Amino acid sequence: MAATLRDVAARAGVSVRTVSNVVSGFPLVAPQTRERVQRVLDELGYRPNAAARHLRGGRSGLIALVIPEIASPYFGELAGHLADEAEKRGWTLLVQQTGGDAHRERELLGGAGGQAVDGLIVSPWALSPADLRRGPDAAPLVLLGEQDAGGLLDHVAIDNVAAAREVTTHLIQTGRTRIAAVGPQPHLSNATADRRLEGYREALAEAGLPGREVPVARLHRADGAAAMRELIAAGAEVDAVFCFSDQLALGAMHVAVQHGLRVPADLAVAGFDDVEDGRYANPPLTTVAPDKVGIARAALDCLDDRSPREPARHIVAHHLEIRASTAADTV
Amino acid sequence: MAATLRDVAARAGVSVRTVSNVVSGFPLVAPQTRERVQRVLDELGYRPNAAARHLRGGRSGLIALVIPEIASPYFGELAGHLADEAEKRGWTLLVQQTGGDAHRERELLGGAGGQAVDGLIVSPWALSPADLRRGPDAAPLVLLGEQDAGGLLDHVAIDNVAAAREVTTHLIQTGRTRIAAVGPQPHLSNATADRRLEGYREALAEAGLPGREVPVARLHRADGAAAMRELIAAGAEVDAVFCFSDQLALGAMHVAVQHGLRVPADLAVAGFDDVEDGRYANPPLTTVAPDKVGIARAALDCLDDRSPREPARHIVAHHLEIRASTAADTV
DNA sequence: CTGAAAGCGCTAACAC
DNA sequence: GTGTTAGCGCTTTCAG
Repeated sequence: MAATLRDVAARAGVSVRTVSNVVSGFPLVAPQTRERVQRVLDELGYRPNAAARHLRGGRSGLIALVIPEIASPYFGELAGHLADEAEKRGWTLLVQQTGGDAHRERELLGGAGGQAVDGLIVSPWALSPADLRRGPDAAPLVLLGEQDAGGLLDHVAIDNVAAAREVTTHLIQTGRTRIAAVGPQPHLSNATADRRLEGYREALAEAGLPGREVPVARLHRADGAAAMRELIAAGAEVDAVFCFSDQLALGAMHVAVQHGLRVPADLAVAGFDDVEDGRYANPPLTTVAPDKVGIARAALDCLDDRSPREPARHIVAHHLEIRASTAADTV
Repeated sequence: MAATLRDVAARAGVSVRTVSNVVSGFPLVAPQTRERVQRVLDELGYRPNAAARHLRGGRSGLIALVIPEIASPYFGELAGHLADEAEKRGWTLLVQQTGGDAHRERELLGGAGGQAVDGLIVSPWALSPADLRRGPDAAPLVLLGEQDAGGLLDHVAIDNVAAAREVTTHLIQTGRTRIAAVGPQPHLSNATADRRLEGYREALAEAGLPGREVPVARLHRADGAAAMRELIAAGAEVDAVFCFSDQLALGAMHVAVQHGLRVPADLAVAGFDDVEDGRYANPPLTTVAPDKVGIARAALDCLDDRSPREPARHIVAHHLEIRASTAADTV
């Protein structure tokens, strides 16, 4: 059996109160008592019981990460940073996958898998703003990405409009004139995709160029591959594709290369997220690099900050990472 | 405030005992009582308090996944399957990253982040078998990969020797004669890498071919890239590389292509793990595909099975996934 | 079939 | 500075 406060108290000849004081670093303990108790603590290998602490009214030490899927490289990298950052703040990260299913997203927002959590970090896919409304004593929640939640909730995102504009402008500057966008999700109220589409359109309008938009069902490599096949099959004369995720871009690039297109000579490909795969792709992928550590920190800052305040929109830095997949047309 | 059993009991005019019976599906409750209680339960939106349940002596509903890093595609995919499978069994998955640090691995084996967990799924990197010894009342633990734990612990792995032999034999059959192995970790007691090396050596010996072994520090793309640069710089005349992970292979292939080598014409590249990146790489990567869902299930089966029994070694299926990166020499 | 009550391990209000 | 104790919400033994 694991040692309890009582065991330690009995062995050290003090009361549980004193042991509790020592464990929690309460200052009013005589130095020699503290030392004696500490020795017994070590001897018995005392570990506080998280369930009891939590039951007593404290925090559970758990943060839930609610995302479509952990296997996606972007979420994997983000989860890594979140887990590191959470640990620094004494939290442990719990992973809950929604598979992008609205029903399951709703379910997990309520009670995350039966676990009482101190906070939720949610990247919704299919939920509408109305679904995101929270009860009065629900755990604090922070959204990842733009959600148009009408300012009702904290969220952390990069400036997607600006980022998309930068990518598109970059493609234009390297001499591309027929630039397709792969990634709109018109069937979902997915504000992140909407913002990226907005930036893309702005840049094209500014340059007086026509656009071509290829919607996708999900953001996987397979969807990017399908989109590229569609473009090729339709005989679309595009000389660049801007994909709303690196996964889409890698899928698209794969199909393009298989079809004998040279990237970037015949077709420039740009992505979004700066996941590691892109860096080592052949050719390496131009992409928007969000400050992922910044996102992780900002999200946890929101959960840490329990002070009553208006929900805030945290904009995290990003930059354009230019690699060979969009090198200038002229070889 | 969330509703408690007492609230429900008071409102339904019964005792907490009866409410508890209804909640936990205890059979001996009069149908009409059950119905009345259920109505109040729904009305009040009762959710059992996990901390209290756990404190009372039950399970915490938490499983810890202890891995080097969740951002690695292999662990990301595996974590996805584990999370799905865990959920089916009423568990929630907790992610704990070790960064491959022995000290941290040891720490997490003891008490996973202060949380009491019902089980641990551990992929050790730097720990020796001795470190893995468990106390009598520690949570059940299952190891991923081969660990030479001397049969002291449950572990789940594929047959790494056979798999490595198959890859190497395949390379030989496609006409390669100077096949390097990228991935041994002689400085670690990492039995998984040892087994793969063993299979590689066996296949070469059988064919009477010489080998070349390039050790690596980690299994990342960057390490594979470094290994490839080393081979090229050394003027090594290799016509194939077998990498002990897809990440290594993708890094190696990247550098090879950058250096003007044609894959597979000049150099065949094979990996291990069958992560999605490899499928969409240019060219697509030949790899060993472990049954990841099978691994997830087997690991959770071990944790589910609390019956006293000898630790078991669970071998999960794998197959060789042949793709373009190792197509025959003759074009 | 249902009620009363003990107690899981901890924190903190209240004594002294 | 330290001891005593109530009680967090739940399950479960013991009575009825």
